[in-house]
Amino acid sequence: MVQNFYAQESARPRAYYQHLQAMPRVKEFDPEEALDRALDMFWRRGYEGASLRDLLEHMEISRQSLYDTFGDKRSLFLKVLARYEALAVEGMLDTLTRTGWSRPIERPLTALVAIRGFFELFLAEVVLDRERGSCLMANTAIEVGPADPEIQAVVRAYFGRVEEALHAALERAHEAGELRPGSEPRALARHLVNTLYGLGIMSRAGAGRAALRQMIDVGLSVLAS
Amino acid sequence: MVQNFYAQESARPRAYYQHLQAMPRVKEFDPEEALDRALDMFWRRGYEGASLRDLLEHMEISRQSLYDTFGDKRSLFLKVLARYEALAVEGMLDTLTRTGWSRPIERPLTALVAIRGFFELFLAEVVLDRERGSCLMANTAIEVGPADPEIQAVVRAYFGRVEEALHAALERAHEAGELRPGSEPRALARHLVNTLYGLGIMSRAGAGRAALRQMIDVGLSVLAS
DNA sequence: GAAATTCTGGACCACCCAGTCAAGATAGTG
DNA sequence: CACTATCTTGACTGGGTGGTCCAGAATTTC
Repeated sequence: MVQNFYAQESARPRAYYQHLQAMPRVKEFDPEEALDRALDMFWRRGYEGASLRDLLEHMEISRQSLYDTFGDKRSLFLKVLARYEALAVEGMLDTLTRTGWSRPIERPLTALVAIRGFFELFLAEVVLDRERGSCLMANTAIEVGPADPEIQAVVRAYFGRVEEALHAALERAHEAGELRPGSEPRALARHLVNTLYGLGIMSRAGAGRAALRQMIDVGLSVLAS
Repeated sequence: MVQNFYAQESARPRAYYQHLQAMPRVKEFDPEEALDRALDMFWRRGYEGASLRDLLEHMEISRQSLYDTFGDKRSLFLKVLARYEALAVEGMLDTLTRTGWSRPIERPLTALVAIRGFFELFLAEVVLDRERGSCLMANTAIEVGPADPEIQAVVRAYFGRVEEALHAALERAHEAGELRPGSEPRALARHLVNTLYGLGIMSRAGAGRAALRQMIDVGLSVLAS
């Protein structure tokens, strides 16, 4: 999967050229970095809103380097979504599973504390960079909506993975007796996903840091026992 | 305000023509209905996504009837947003202030019950018509984002009014002793707004009716005493 | 050196966009 | 009837869109 991720040409293993008398010129730009720059552009302006010119300018590659490497705009966007999912899910699992002892302050990181830290992190990112507005997947869910089933499936899968990550953390909290008695981790996980992505909209709608924190506080108050 | 809402020409009172020897032909389409159809189009496809052709086709008026009556695309969109705000806020206040006695089932409608009914109504609409995806204002908040300050201000004001409506209902519930002791209606109102618009995204992201109802249940569970 | 491949840059395409204009039909008044 | 203003229809403009193609320079091997 990894070797077919970019265009066919650049995915050819070195051995492919062994029967030739000459080696081709190698790629000069880093496809991953270019993809990250495209990600940033799509994040800020949306799929339709990011024009080819915008993308090329921001990715700092030439027109057919893009077409050679990533295919057309839609393929590029799908690759961007895949990369976003990989990065975001990795980051989420990273903060959500960080239990044990925190070194600087020396106190136990329970699953509940990890969840709160997760929301704090989200808050910091969202407030810091309002232009991008929460989450590329949420933006995409609203922008392309039901018009493109394939993209919608990607978005759907992503939200499923987010719910699963939160659900796993809640299950751990549940087993440790941190949750209110009678809690259902599945329902709570869905509630947290809802709260999380509500925050993105509220931020874009102009809510300030204090208001967002209030929302997090109330939203998480259903967990504590 | 009402008489200047549409274009100047059609806002002229009948007396304006009295010095003329002839009366002009009257408008054949209903501007309000046309506006509602434009609203539907923008709701489904977004501002950029709804092309002039789409709008004209759906509004069933000619090209310059549109330009004569509503101005350019952006003006039309602003009028649509104003109409949406009027309709939505009216409807919200309608269901949120419906306290007293419900006739068919003969039981007291407390503020809390009214709030729950409000969310149920939202759920029904969202599930029924997933294409439009929750709320035009939420869609707009994400799509145009910080690119257009004027539109952003409209969106911001709208969310403020929603929060106020919920806050008023929560204040009434608070005075009636329906809320959990120590509750802050302001924080709860913000939480409810967050929950509400989160539902819109979750719906577009593929959440089913059952999952959405779970989110509502958990989200509202912070209110009950 | 030759060969192979990528790079850059610009030219080009057909298409869609929002917006404008003109012409003629239509309807309401006197 | 004449007059007025709106209606509908269609053509048109200027510009942006995604996408393709080509020529020449650059780079890496044999």
